[in-house]
Amino acid sequence: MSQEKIRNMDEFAALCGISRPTISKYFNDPNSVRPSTRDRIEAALKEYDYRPNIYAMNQNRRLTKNIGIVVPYLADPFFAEIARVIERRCIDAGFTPTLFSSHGEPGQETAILDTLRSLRPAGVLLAPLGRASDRKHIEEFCRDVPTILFDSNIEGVGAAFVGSDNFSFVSQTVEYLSRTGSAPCFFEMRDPANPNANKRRHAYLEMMRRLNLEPHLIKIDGTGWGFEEIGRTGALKVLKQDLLPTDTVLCSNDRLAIGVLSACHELGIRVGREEGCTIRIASHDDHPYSRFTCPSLTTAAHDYEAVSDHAVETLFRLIEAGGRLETREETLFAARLIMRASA
Amino acid sequence: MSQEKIRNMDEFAALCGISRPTISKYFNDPNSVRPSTRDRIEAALKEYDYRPNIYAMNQNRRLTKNIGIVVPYLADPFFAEIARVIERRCIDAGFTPTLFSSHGEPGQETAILDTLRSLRPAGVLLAPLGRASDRKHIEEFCRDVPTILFDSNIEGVGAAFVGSDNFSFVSQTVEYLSRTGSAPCFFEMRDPANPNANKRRHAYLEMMRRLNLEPHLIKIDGTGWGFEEIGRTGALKVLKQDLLPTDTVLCSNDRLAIGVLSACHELGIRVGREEGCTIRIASHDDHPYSRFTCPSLTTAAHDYEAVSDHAVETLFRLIEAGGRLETREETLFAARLIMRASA
DNA sequence: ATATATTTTTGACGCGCGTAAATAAATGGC
DNA sequence: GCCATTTATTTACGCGCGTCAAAAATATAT
Repeated sequence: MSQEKIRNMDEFAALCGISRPTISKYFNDPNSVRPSTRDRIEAALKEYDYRPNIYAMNQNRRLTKNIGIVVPYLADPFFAEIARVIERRCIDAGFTPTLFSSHGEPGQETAILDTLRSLRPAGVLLAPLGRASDRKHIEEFCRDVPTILFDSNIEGVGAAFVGSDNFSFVSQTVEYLSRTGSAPCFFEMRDPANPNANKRRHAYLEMMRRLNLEPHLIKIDGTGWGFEEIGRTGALKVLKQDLLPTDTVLCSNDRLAIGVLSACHELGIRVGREEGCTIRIASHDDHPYSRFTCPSLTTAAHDYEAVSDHAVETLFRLIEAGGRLETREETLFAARLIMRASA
Repeated sequence: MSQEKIRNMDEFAALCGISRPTISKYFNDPNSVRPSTRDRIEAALKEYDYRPNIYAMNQNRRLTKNIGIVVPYLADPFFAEIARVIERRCIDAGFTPTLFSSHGEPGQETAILDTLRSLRPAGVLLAPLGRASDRKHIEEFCRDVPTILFDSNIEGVGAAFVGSDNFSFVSQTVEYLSRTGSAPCFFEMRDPANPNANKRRHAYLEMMRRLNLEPHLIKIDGTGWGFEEIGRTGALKVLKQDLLPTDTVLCSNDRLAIGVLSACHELGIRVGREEGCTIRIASHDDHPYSRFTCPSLTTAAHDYEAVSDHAVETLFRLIEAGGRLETREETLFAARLIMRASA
């Protein structure tokens, strides 16, 4: 590696003995230049370690290679994991993804979208906060920037939605639980921030109706994204007052369930389907930690890979199509029941 | 809000009735223009919703307002949380932070640094992978870009290091455990990826020497960043073979401890300091989930706020000083013992 | 060898803004 | 109302690269 620092493409082109426009062409698509030319450029690249200035590149390109990824809450390992997979897919496809977290705050979400505008991304993968989102602001953003929604849908907004089929989650857990023991009650937040929660409640009610069982909704108080703590305090209250209508609790999501497990432990209530256990707990999402809870959590798993892959692929199609799809697509992936010790 | 789309600063300046250089000055520092001028600009800003093109701005500025934040593993809520705090501080100071995760892979880490170069950041906050990091590559990067290391130190690399005082963590847990029960053994990975782990082991040995107690190291196999699973399988092995020298286990970090708790539960071993419990488990970090484990985890907590604040403040000083500090500073913050149910 | 298709080079322009120097205008104190 | 000071404007140039059209060079087919 030579010591000399190359300042710009002109200097690099001169060192290659190739014209600058050809170098420019190479960087936009190495396969667009003749193999012999490509070899000469790549040899020089090893020698001098030059990289074109991103800002100058993106300024003039009609379309950047940027992709924005927005998740509602990165401190939730579920979103951290799905963001990781999506990031990798984008990099492999030659894009430069940038990851943002709304940190559970609608203000942050709109601020991120504003920032994203000036990044001039080719496309955006957005998992909205949900109910708290500023719908109008997101709608406006989607009009200007090709955007795929994932995880949490906003009807009619964005070019497509990719997520999980909430009915598939709940139908499997309800069916399993009521087949192997008493029918579950449904444990959830009173005002869930995420629209998936509402869909899961409806799915629960529908499933109980089909099975001819009496539904029980347990709605607990709490706001924000500290679901474990909300689940814990809510469960403590319910359990202490002995308000549980059945010995089987189906939580809306794993993070709530982690809180419920914690409350049960505090109160000395044994959870599981073994002998000596007085309560069964199950849930949805297959959160990365749910296999390490005590007891390990029976849950319905997202098809992470399928959701990530399909969201990214749809975005690429959208970008290639110039930012518009004929119709707004909605794709839902089925869940997989994961039987562990808690139910 | 008017409908007309403004294409560039010239158009916006014309609509304001103010010259473009003055507008440019305003965007670089709103306080650098006369209040009456500022008001006119801001009135027009509301009217027309113009934002300068980031790429054109950064291209010519000697110093961008970009800050890079790199953490080793974003799916770990510990890093997600610290990244969140740091991000906020940067935004409040008028910078544009960009968050990257090395995803536990050295290749990713070097790739991120390469990407960061072309972002021309004013400064970078880097939490290296640790032992697996490509030291030379990071060193070279730090020569070109003002960088503060945090969480995990690499001797002599970067302008400063900000982290937690591992001795403070371990001395408190060891002191507490041996005062309230039998002395702890130390549970850790055989080849820890993170240098903090080594410091913690040394601190344990030193503390046991001072207290005149016999140390026991339990080294378990496993590589990568799936610490919970590594802790779980390691603990299962140790517990099944009854290799535990004491009834008190001090884990190197909370994620390992979560795995150990999981193993204990599987084997029907009751953990805690209550009657009927046969083992105590404590740990270090105060991982966001450690209060929801069953039982809740006694641990030593990082001073998240102090570490984040000091890291960011040091970076700002570094940037203002033109990228060089007189001497390489190393700042360590003490831990706080959090007594919960597990020990 | 010649004609045709493909690739590269040349030269030129523009992107949107930073920045510097010189000039003009506004402000503030007396 | 005058002068010194601060602030704004004008003018001009440059950043590093994308992109286009026309000309030149090269590769491929006949």
